[in-house]
Amino acid sequence: MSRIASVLLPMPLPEAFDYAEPEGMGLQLGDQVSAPLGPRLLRGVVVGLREAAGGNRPLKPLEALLEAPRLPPGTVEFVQWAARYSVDWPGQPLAIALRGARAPKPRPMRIVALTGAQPARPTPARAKVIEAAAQALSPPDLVRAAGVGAGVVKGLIDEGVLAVSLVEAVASFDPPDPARAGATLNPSQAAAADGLKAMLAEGGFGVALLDGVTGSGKTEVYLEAAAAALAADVTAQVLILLPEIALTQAVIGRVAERFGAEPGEWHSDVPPPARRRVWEAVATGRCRIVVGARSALFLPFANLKLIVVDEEHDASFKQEEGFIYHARDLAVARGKIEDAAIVLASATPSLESLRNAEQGRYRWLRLSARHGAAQLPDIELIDLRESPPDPGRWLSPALVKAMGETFARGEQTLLFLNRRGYAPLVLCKACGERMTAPDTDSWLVEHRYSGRLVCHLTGFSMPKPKACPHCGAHDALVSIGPGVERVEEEAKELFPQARVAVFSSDTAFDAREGRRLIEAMAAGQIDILVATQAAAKGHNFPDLTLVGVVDADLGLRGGDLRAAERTYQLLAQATGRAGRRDKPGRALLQTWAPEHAVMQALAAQDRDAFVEAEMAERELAGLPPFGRLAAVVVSGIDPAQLEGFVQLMAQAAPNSAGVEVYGPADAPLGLIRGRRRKRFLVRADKAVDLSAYMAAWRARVRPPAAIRVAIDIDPYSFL
DNA sequence: AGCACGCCGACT
DNA sequence: GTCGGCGTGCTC
Repeated sequence: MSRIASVLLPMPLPEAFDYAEPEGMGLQLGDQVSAPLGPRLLRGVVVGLREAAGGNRPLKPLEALLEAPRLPPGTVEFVQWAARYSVDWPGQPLAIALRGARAPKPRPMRIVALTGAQPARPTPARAKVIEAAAQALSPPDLVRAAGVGAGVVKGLIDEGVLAVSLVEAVASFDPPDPARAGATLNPSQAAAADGLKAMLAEGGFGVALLDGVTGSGKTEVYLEAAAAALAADVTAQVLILLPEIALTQAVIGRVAERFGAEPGEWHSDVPPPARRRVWEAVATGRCRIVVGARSALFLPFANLKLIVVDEEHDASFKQEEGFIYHARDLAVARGKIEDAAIVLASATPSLESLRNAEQGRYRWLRLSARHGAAQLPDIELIDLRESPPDPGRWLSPALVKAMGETFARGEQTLLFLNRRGYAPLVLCKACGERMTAPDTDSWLVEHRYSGRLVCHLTGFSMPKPKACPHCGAHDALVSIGPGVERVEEEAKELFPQARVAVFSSDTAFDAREGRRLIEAMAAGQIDILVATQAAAKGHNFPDLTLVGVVDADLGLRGGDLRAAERTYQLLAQATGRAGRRDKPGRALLQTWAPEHAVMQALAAQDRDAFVEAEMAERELAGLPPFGRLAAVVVSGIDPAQLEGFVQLMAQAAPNSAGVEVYGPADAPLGLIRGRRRKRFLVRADKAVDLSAYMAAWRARVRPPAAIRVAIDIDPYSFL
């Protein structure tokens, strides 16, 4: 009796494809196989096995069973669940899950070993090498171990005393030792750690919100939870998710220190061979701790017991391109599938998580005391209507005065502005033309460092033209609004003796350069740092005593559902930077709307007041966390065809209780890369299965090939 | 995603 | 007459 294997392929196909299992292949669920698709062979995963019933259409046989770790059942289930939740093809999340399996193998390592032959001319240096060569080392390592010149080893190899051989690089991950001494916890930390350990001791799925102000020591607390999980089960695995690659190094260091073993590192900057090594070690259970960015959630964990989502409020957890998902939400789902515990950690938890904690669905562990008794900074609002900057300037007299005093004391200032580049808009004062990217409505941002105009949406860039491309007028292009580069210029003019630097993804585009700037700031080699949000997280600057937020209103504009929340979080993080040790810090927020509830709550340092006000507004409108949202972006080249299809879609929207469909409207950026975009917004009651609704809607229409339909469940960006 | 199949313009 | 443009559709 022969069998049929259902195989999921990492392709945008609607379902798993059936293949005949060749005689004697002995397939099991989760096996990686090579499957023919049209003229090609693809790596796929077996997700179903059944006996062949007679009379079916002939199926192609599978090409081969691949020699690679099997995907554990939880990973297969998670991939399928994620596709259904996100209303996308299962091949999309599968492609993410197989990213490490498809990476090239690490190159074999060169190892030198003694052959037994004696050197013709024994020397002291040669004796040291022969002694050190008792261990299997690579040639450079042997040189280092013996403390001799490279020529000595080379000479012994040439003479035949040492032989070089190639060995497969094994995925060796030292087992973590949870019994090593952890950090000394203060009473508040100890109570929170006990709460997490109690959840782990109960076993199974559970979620805890670890809620503590900046500097309260959340990392030490969740590392104790990790220790408890690792100690309870010698095969248990722990995943620590971070919102940004830049933060992984610091946490890897903390993990290595706590457990005496390097964790696996997983994010897009990890080179493919290293990725393959981590992937296989995770699948086989040899790697027990992973520190990574959101895609680490799709790793093939053999026995996942704990997921920590650090900075859980961070919008970077939302993947906006390709397969659209929110890593925090999917982490909770994966925890449910794997029967694992989840810890969500933040100084400014998302309203979604706070609501779950308030309702008792999550354990709520609050860390109160600040570690090391640092004081919270004073927060003051600067009313820009009363104390406006000079024309063409962005720093108000009140902020400049505070910066001067800080500099005079030899202390540091951090200026925040969440806008990259020099100016967000360049326009022609002769004809009023705004510089935009070709086929796009978005403004070109001026970058003075590179002398170019850059589209932050499409990546398009061009040299700044001498004359207006529209009317040809010379010297008529003016830069409108501030970016970090422009604020840096202003700070340098105001304080010529000060050391001023900029931190943004343009100036610190790789992790090393970013770390160098952060270290320089920490060492007091920078007096004034102008930064985008990138520097707001996880760093410790002891001499920083003044934080200035150049445009605190930035996030409050523009009708974005989460704007107030984001502003609040950014400001709480940013002001949390000031005065970390014994020096009192100050935070000055420049605002045009000091009476706004967010500004008032911030100035009063009253998180509960902010949360209460914002929750009330959301509840009234039925918005998250009291309701659910989905967005549909429909794009096409031909405006008439797009308009026709969008009308068809509007009519096809299923009528369902507790669901409202708004649109079609022009998407906020109506034109990107030559494609016109229209958008629907769907609001649903909490109890509605929004994924099912969206899937049903999509199934009712068949878009022409030239039209693309993208569904975004729980959208964050409204662009 | 590839890759083939299919109907309309400028060429050896 | 044909080579080839990329719009449309299929892959178990």
